[in-house]
Amino acid sequence: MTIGSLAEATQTRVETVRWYEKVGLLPPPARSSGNYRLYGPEHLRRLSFIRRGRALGFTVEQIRDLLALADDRERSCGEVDTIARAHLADVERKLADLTRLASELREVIGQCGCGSVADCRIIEALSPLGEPA
Amino acid sequence: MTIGSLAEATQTRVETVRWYEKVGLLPPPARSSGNYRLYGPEHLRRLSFIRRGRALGFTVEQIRDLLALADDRERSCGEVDTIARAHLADVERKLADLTRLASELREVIGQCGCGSVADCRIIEALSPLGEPA
DNA sequence: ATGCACCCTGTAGTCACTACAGGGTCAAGG
DNA sequence: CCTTGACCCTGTAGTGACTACAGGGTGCAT
Repeated sequence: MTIGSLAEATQTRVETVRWYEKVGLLPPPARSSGNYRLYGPEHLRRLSFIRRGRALGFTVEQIRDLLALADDRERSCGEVDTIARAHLADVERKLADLTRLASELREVIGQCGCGSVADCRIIEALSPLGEPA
Repeated sequence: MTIGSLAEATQTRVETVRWYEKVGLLPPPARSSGNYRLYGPEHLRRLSFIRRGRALGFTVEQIRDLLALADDRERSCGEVDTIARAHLADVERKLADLTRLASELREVIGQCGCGSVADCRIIEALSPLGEPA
């Protein structure tokens, strides 16, 4: 399996696959006579794991930890749970922030009568000291 | 007003104020005899505008556009409205993504019995091909 | 033999800052 | 007058997670 097929199979860019190798998430594969990377099913599994983790919003560092835990099958699952719960808490905080943001934006936009900038409520809402800059 | 007081008044780091100047959001202020930056109320207004915009999630580029529009008080407010609506659409898309993410995470976490990694549902959920890497 | 798609390494760019390193300035206290 | 310490200056490099080349090599079909 060349890097191109692996990338296609996992919906990843070729450059990103090489980058995962560089930062140590993906082990260096064997090379062909022409120095092409040759991947096996193990690599496909590992890269799929990484991509799924990224899609769920885990950082690369968190995925590195999860991979290390997953490789040690005897270990208790508690640390995995801790990482996942911390991430969920993070996501929920961002969600709250964005929700507040959206409602502020909606309020600001609703007030715009679309006259001249001098009377624009959006510009005013952005100018906490009263006057636009 | 020195850069320190301006930064404090706007809840901004000193380095960030200098950075806004470098990228052209904040005009270069007068200098003291000892080469310190000296700011007036105009700068305070403009920096407040920038910070409020950032707090509402506008990109620096969007704020640059908004500032240019705000400086031209005769112009119609339509472009301001367009930028704000585009941004709101962006925020709402992110919100939907995060909502989906959070529910996926909650489901994954709920299934973890916290036994050994070999049986961990979280690791399994991250391994789309069945087996953990 | 030649075109073309694919692969290689290495570097620089993205965004919005943040963090120094290595110095200069200024006001207060001794 | 001298020192201490808080503040300021410029310039460069680092963050996260890639992305985008530049400049070259490989492999296969025509």
